Amino acid sequence: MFRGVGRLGHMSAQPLDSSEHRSGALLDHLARRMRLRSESVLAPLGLRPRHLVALTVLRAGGGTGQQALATILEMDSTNIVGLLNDLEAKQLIERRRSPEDRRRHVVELTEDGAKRLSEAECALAGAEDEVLGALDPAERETLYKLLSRASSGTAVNCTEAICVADDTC
Amino acid sequence: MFRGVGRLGHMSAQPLDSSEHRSGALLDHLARRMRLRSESVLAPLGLRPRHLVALTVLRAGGGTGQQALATILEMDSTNIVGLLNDLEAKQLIERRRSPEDRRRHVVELTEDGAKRLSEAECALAGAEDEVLGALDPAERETLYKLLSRASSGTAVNCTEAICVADDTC
DNA sequence: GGGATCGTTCGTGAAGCACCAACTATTTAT
DNA sequence: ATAAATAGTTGGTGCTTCACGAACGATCCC
Repeated sequence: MFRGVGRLGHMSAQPLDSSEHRSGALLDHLARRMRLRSESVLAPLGLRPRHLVALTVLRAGGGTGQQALATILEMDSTNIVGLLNDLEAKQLIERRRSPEDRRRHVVELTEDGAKRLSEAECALAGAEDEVLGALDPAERETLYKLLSRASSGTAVNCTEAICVADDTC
Repeated sequence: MFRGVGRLGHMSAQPLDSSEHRSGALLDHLARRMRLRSESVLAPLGLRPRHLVALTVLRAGGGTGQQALATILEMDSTNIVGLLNDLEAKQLIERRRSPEDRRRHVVELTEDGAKRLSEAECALAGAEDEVLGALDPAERETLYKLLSRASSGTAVNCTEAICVADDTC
């Protein structure tokens, strides 16, 4: 029965009844379930879920200043500092002063950081199996791609032109 | 574009490069972004993101006891009480004693609850547009379906047989 | 009757996070 | 050159969420 649903991904013409299909709550729900499991899995690696989010964002679009990072992660700049301090202390990221604007700290993933991130992701396979158990591998990949696009999409938007359109609906 | 990926439901053969495509961090990231917006949007309705999660879960699989609900939401039972108190005070849910086991409080969405949930979801359209702006309507519907299946799937799993496998990697 | 279970209430403590204030270094505008 | 604005940092404060423990009444099961 799921097989049929697994085929989704090609509908585009239909007006759809999707008017009320808001993903927000589900996103919240699944993120929570995932985070709870991630914490225990990540602890041995000296990481917390929030660190992983930052590393993931940095891998996707590194070389940003901390301000931009604060915008992307939607965290207060003062809290970003602590977060990056953690990661820099573990040599997972580097803060280099930007040559063009020496006030800026350009944040980038180190080799160690990329490696650790991969390790962490591997270690999270079990957690993901529990939370996304109802989805087969292909569907999980689809999910990953959608989330990834959604994330980088808004990220790019906010990195350069800092959230111009706020009231577009 | 996703067509190809979606079709190779025969795992086990292809090694794939998807080994490190863990959605956890992205899920976390997007959920946060969504939640931040949701809070302000939901406030006029007297709801919080967490309430919406509970209502959504109840709509998907109502008629559960609070213990089961605690398992699904992975919250402490004592905190569930307060959450349900809020919702019951607003007449969005009902607690009825189960006839078979009179200790049990069977929780169910009221009509008002379903209506309010719909209103909230409608009100969240703007927030979703901001967060999922990079996805077209069809993709958002796909995302919704995947999240929905993942959510209900694990819910069923965890309600009866409580999460056995922990260290599978 | 005794033990277990469901729901409830209260309290405690840790963690996340937004916010303010002050400071340095640097850029930009006048 | 001086003033104003910006990026980052540090420290502190307070609110909210949340997990956890203790105790209780009601109910089920043996």
